[in-house]
Amino acid sequence: MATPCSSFEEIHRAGAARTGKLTLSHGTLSTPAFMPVGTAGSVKALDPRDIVATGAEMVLANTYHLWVRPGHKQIAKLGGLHRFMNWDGPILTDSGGFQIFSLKKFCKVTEEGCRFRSPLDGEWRFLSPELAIEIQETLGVDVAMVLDECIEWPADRERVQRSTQRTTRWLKRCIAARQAPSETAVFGIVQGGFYEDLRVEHAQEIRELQLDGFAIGGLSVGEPKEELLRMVEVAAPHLPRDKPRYLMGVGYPWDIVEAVSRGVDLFDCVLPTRSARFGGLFTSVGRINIKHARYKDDSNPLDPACTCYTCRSFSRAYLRHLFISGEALAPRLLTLHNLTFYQNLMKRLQEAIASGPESLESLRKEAWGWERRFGDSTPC
RNA sequence: GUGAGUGUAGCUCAGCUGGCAGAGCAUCGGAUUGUGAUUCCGAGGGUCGUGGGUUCAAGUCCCAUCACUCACC
Repeated sequence: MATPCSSFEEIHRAGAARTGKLTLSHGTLSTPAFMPVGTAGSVKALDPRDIVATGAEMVLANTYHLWVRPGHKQIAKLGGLHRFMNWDGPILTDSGGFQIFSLKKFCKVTEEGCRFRSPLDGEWRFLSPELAIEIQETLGVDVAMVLDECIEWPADRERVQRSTQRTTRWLKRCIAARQAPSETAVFGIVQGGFYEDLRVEHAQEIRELQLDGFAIGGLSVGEPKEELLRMVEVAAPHLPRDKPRYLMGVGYPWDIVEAVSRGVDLFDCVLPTRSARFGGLFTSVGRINIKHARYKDDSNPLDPACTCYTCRSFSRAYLRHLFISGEALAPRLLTLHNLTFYQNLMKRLQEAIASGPESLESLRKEAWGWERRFGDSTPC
């Protein structure tokens, strides 16, 4: 049963893929959609006008980071996260579950929750499922994620089972902790490691709970490439059709195309933003590293098929110069391009799905060609 | 002209009482999947100014020479 703050409507289908409309407190977006990552309340190197220009309709921020600094109460005092970062559209916050994985060295998980040693002041801070929800509701975000434990790969079956069961208990505590009337929807997260039966079991178990959407988590943690799509393929069919499906932290453009083909609606990933800051660009002609000397005299745009401000205005040679010189303009222009590439991909996916399975199939083939290393391999 | 100092990787420099030539930056390549990320990993690159000498062994000690820098005439 959905709360009034969130609704999802499926519009077109092509095989397992689908387009839809997701309505949240701060607006409606078309799916499949990609959310740029703005961990600390900022999509690194961009301002909100830039984010809008890329075509993004929704952004992701992080509970853990905003809790540690500047603090959710401080943000609430300043009018909530939307006003604080001057973003009018929907915001989803990750719960801090991924930090249990990525900050493993600095935290200790118990049944009660997770103790983190803050890198800022060395203080221990305790994040419980209840607090994770409280923080996200205090921030006033559109979608809160339940606190889960993101498990490392590889992990033995017993460890995965124990962890996933605890994630379920935490999930129920998150639901119980919700404020009755709230502008914040809550999404659950499917875990289960890389065991197909555990994935299915967990999906079936939590689909019965009162949640506004369902995420597939615990993927892209170092596993072999094929494993990711295998788990998506296994879990997605067991999630309700009338709720959005969100694949957390994924991924490369070709991963997204494949996941959409398997029924996923929502994505986020640091790759386009981080990669841009390190000089790596996604283009219609493949991946480009702007540092390479081969672009020194290249007066062509980054991506001849792209209409973003960066590609309309500057040459590869200039962008390389900016990057090599450490100019602040470089990360901005490159991030602008990568996010535009991702948003255009989502638009094309929506159009392809609306046109039917053959269009989607041809887009899948094209996407595999963008990755040089895997350009010759057959899509799974 | 006199005195002193400095010459080692593209650049800035380490290299102790002799023991297989080093770092940072730069260059080149790779990684990055719910951001601890302006990050991480790797590679190429030097006849140690030049010529002699001492020594089993010299970037290192000695002599000569060249270049540059500074100070004083």
